Amino acid sequence: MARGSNRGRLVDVLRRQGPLPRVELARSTGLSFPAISGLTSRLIAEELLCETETAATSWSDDTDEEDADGLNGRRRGRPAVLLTLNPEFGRIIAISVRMNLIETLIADFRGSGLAQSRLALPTRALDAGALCDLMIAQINAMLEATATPRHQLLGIGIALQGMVNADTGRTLWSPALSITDVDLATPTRQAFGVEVVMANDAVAVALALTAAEPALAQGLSATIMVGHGIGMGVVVDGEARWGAGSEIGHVKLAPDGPQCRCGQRGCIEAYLADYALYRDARTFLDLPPADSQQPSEAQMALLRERALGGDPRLEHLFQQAGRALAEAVAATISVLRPHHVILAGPGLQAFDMMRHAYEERLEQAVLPWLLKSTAIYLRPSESAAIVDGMVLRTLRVVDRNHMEATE
Amino acid sequence: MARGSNRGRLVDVLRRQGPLPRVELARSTGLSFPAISGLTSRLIAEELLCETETAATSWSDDTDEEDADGLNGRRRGRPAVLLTLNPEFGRIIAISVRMNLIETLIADFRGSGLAQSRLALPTRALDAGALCDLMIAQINAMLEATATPRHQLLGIGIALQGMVNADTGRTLWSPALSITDVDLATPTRQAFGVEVVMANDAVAVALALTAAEPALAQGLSATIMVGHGIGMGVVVDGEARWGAGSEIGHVKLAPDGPQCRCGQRGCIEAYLADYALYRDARTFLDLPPADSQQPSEAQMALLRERALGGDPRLEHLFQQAGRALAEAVAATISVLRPHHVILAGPGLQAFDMMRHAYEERLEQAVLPWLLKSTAIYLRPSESAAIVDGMVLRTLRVVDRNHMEATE
DNA sequence: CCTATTAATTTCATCTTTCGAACTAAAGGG
DNA sequence: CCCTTTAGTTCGAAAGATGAAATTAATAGG
Repeated sequence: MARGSNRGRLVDVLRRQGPLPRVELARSTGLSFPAISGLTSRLIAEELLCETETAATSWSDDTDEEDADGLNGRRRGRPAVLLTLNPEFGRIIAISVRMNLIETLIADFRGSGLAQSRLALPTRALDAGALCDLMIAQINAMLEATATPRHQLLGIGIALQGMVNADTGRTLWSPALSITDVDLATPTRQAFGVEVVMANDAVAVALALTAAEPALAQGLSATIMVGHGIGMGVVVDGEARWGAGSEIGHVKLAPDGPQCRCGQRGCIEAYLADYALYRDARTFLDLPPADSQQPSEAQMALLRERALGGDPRLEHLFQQAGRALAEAVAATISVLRPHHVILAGPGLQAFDMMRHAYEERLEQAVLPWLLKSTAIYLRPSESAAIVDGMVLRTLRVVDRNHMEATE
Repeated sequence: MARGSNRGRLVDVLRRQGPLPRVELARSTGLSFPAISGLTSRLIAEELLCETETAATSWSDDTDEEDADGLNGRRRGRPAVLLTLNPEFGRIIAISVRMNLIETLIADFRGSGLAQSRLALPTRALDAGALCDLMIAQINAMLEATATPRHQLLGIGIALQGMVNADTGRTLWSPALSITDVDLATPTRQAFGVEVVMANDAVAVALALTAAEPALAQGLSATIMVGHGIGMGVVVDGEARWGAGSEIGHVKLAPDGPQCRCGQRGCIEAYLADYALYRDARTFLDLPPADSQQPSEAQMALLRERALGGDPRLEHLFQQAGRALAEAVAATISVLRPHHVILAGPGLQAFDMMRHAYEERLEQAVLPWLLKSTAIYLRPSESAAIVDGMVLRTLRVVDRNHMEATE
């Protein structure tokens, strides 16, 4: 019962570090060769792992590690056999629910996407039942499209723009929905009989981005997502600590600042989120009205274009947004002291217009030595990062459950 | 190499949950009876554990756990034999370095204090060498006072008011010292040949307070310490995550606010720390000058007394401090979403004078549902909490090292 | 083409840890 | 006194990990 956790560690190493030969697995896990040999052969028999065909070449390409080892395509001795998670072991579905859009992705056990769909519809018009039915229909459509039998489905992940209770998994509030405090996981779990994982969308993006760059997967990284709202996800050593994400968008900058969606005033979000920028711009510019308080991507693009045109009022608006972003980064650094801060999301497409005020304020707002010891990255990631990250998170949970079940 | 971690888990359970019978250890660790039996008998042979004499009575007293079990002093069957960490296994020294005070505590392996000393001296006049010499002298004095032979000393913990680099253990800056970026751990480690653990003082207090109440040891708790400066320590499931603590005291409330010690303006600390309150009060009140920018406890008591006298300018000052405290709590809750927030430190002795503004601002500054789901505790702990917490942290490290060494 | 060299992986005997089942120990209750 | 209850131990058996040595598969060099 309390032993055999090495299987799990082995799978975890493979999950993080991609295809590896057994030698490398022994090094990474600290286990002996015979132990690795035994474990892998059993995992291969279970069809959880498989050996990849083209071995040495792809390894020396992928691995740009410490010492000059894989310089030449082939070294002297017996070539290593690369092991990977068997993509055929099962499949995972990730769903991203956000303003007027439900995105679904089906991925294999290795995390590669097989098919996806984007369903645009007025999400705020849905009640809890309708939303669940819609998600179930989307999942079924994905299963059908990829000819996936029901028993191959291992888990479902739902990334939600909004606030999720970390302990219960309940959805507390979402700008994309008119319903509050609902349990979206349980109906889905009952419909398919598999694990359903809930997470905040910023957490999902944080996972996708940190997994994409090995440097970011080490230490504490905070990913601030700027878009319809302002979210943050914390990843420690490649693992999402709090599935619930952080509400940094609702840190207050001024007690009597602009109105925020949350009902309070002066939140960072009320300066920086796209709905706030668009709303404020419309008070002095002729712009088409936004659908249900939410400007579309095209509308935001139009706004940026106008700002580039040199309207001083718009420039001022984006400078204020830059200051708000700096405050968000400052609060994150001061409270968390992360090794890495990643700025992500569609809102960063306007970063050049915010940059000056952002940099100026950041220097005032963070202790210089603390700022110096924090690396800040700009990753204006595409929207698929949400479902990608959610696939990763769901796979981790599925891995863990499977290891516990098999003991 | 990769096995035998169960010894460690067993010791950890005993460290957290005090004296327990073997049955309970089996339940807590998930191991079988024979496994526990074997492990404990070996640990007893190593003198790391010991059986306590008075068994059943003290257990049913200490354990107010789930179901009605230990209601009556003695139950039916064979009485349980309680196991504890053997206090004689070795000793630990914890040192707290803060403004004009070096406090030292020597504790046994169970964490009970045996002797302590408080050395008042102008710490800012010390250079790195003098400080290390002083600490070494204090340690030697403690060893002598308790007749502790050198080989009995297992570890040393140094809690420092100020900023510590989590990765290297170097002291970056401390208000108590005029030196910056020094390594205090290595000279001490070399002098005694044992592990030296560095931590921020707020982290130490956080550990002491969360260990004292079982409810706080679960989930994520953030301890905000208000005193000479504003610090914060994060404890996750009873374990200090970042030894370095958080710099929440330097989150900015106003770009052109009052001058802070750190060189910047408008930090939370510049409104709330006792040096800031005293400094501002002296601009309109006749108060004795503070030693090296640091008011003494007596001076702060005098300040509070005057404020109670009804001076409206002083009242206003404390109300502003209350608002700053609310902003600190708000930022902590928004960024971390902790289960518990603990307010601690000598600065809270004036909490009643801050309360009104604090509560008012807190409601404006945090999302109502988030505030509702966070428990906030007031713990104006005495100064000994720093060394107490540092003993706990050092013991954890010593435990872990010992388990790895013994394998 | 053959053989030495190199490196990855497996085989084998051994050791440690853990577990299930049966057993002993110490109390209370009838 | 014997039964019941609860705590803890003893004893093979089984699982899991290890080091040393063997095996395998490739390259380099003659």
